[in-house]
Amino acid sequence: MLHEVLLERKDIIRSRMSLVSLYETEEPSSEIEEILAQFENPTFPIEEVNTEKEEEWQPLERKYLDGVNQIKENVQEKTAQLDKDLESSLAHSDEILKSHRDFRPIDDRDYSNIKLAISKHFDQAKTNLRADAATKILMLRRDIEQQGRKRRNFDKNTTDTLQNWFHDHRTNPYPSDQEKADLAKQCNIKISQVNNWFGNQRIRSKHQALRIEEEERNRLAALAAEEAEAMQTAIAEATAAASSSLTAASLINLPLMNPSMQAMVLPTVQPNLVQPNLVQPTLINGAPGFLQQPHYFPTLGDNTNGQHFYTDFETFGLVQHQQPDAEQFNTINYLG
DNA sequence: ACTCATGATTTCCA
DNA sequence: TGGAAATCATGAGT
Repeated sequence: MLHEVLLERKDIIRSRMSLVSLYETEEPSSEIEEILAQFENPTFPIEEVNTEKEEEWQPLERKYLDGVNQIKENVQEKTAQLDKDLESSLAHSDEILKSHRDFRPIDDRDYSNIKLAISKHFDQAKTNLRADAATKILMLRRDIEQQGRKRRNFDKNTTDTLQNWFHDHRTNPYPSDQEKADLAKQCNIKISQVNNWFGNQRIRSKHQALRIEEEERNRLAALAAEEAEAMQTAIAEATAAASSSLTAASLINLPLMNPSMQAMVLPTVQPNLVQPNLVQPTLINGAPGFLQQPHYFPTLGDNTNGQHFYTDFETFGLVQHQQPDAEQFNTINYLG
């Protein structure tokens, strides 16, 4: 984890500020001085601070200012120390040269050469000190930025790159460490962000697949229900039609069925008490007459109960699954 | 203002 | 420790 962070920081520094090369140069760099201008005029690394609630940013801003100040004091302290050391080194070199006068001739060139060499050495030390401070400031700014930044969506290039990789490896969308590093570099995001993205992407594409599957199931279920309802309607209509076309006389000769079934679908034909001269329904086979249930039972002929069953699967488009044998049918509770 | 997308964080597990 | 899953918080479109 720490390693990852360091790697990322190194990348940032290299790509954004090319600080690494600054270390290699012998000369004081204007870039370093630019960064160290923060000492005199610290600028908070987050722009939103001006447009949003002050309280929200204050602690973070305080942290940044304190951090910069600490770096500044450290530089000043060490610079002062270097200056003191320079003085004493120069004084010491004077002493040495003077002592050398006893062995060899010493002229002004000797003095200026050694002073130049010593000064150069201390200048380099100071340059390194300032480069070091500049690095610390950049890191501080990055930390602050990290802590204060609200979530930003990745740009299109980034999401495209990640998306392409994901799609190309959709059978096994698990990038290796090396591939994660490559993607991070390519997308200019952190390795941890690559990890987040793939974590999110994997779980979310999985959920999406499940959702689509479920929607398909629901669609088919709805379709089946719709068909069932249409069938019910057709049955009801056909029943009504059959009922209205039947004459009272024809009712008499209709075969009998289970009375409770009749109650469910059609009213029992009762003797007409108001107009007793009308033909009264009679008893057939000793049972009260009633209209035949829609024909969704198979023909069994005489079912041994003296009742006759009709078939009319074709009428309602029903599929006859199986032909129950008489014994089975007699024991079926077909209403319930 | 609502709602969904999306990046980040947290929690749990092998 | 890496990944799955749940959850949080913000971005962005309406």
